[in-house]
Amino acid sequence: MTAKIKAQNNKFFDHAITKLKENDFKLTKSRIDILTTLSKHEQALSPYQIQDILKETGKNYSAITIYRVLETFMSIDIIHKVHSINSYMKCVHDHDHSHSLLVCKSCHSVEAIERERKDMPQVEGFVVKEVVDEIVGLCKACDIED
Amino acid sequence: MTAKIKAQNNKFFDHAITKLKENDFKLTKSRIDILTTLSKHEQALSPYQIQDILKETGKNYSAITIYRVLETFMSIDIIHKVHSINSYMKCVHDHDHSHSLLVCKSCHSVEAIERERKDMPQVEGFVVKEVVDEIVGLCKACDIED
DNA sequence: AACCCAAAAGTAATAATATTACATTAAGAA
DNA sequence: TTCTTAATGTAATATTATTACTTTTGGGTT
Repeated sequence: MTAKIKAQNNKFFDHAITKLKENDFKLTKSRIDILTTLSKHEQALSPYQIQDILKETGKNYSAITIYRVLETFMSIDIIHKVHSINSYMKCVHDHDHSHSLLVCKSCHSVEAIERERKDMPQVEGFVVKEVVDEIVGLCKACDIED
Repeated sequence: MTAKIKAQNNKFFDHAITKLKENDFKLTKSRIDILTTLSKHEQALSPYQIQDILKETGKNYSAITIYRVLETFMSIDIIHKVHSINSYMKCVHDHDHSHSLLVCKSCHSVEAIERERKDMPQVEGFVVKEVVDEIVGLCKACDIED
């Protein structure tokens, strides 16, 4: 039985589905549910947070499944890891590294901001795999309640 | 008995001792041993790596002690966390954020490099606590053996 | 629609990392 | 040398991550 994926009129979600298909990844329940969860949040979520969120709506996935799905999503660049808080978030911008991430260490909200560009690192003998550019602090809401 | 701390003719070590004294932290065996370990490495080390390294020379510290000491060191800015690999390393440069860290994800070597400066983030309503600027990849040695 | 099978998810055990509460020890001032 | 409390140890437990193997399922094919 072929799953029917509802178009969500959501740029991230729809793009992610396209990318999964392009890369011959199956559109499984877990992948769809995790995509949906990520698409609804402006916070970065840890694997166990995703598991808990889905559990609340009666969808139970093992932790290892969540880890594997996130790894798959990472491999096709539809999510990124927010290293400073060990969590994952949907990609909403192109990967051109002109932006930084504003990461609230209290509520884990993440916002991409434009910022004067740094030169692309071209270091002799160093193979660049990823550029991490995060500004960690407190968002307005969390600073007040602090 | 007051511990006698041997001056190590090591800029990082000596500066760290000064900072600990300035902030009324006691110069305990664990702190000295962990400082010495960090000072000897150009790699970022995880708490359990530090524990293992010290164990090899017959010095046994509980994990919780390592965690607490690292937290103390962080609080007075003599070490920093390398978020992309969840490890800690001595600070060797001033905290002026003009540099980026070259982080080898294979051997965990860390090198600070000068890089065209980005503007300091001044975001309305966001309290900046830390700027994470890491370039993750493979150093020359690890790229070859890969 | 039924079949097939490799990819994906589940199960279960365990490893690795991190934290809590409370008892004991030791740094360093007096 | 004594004394105080900061610091460490102990022990239990929580959290996060991974491994090996079994079962299920997405989706192409018939």
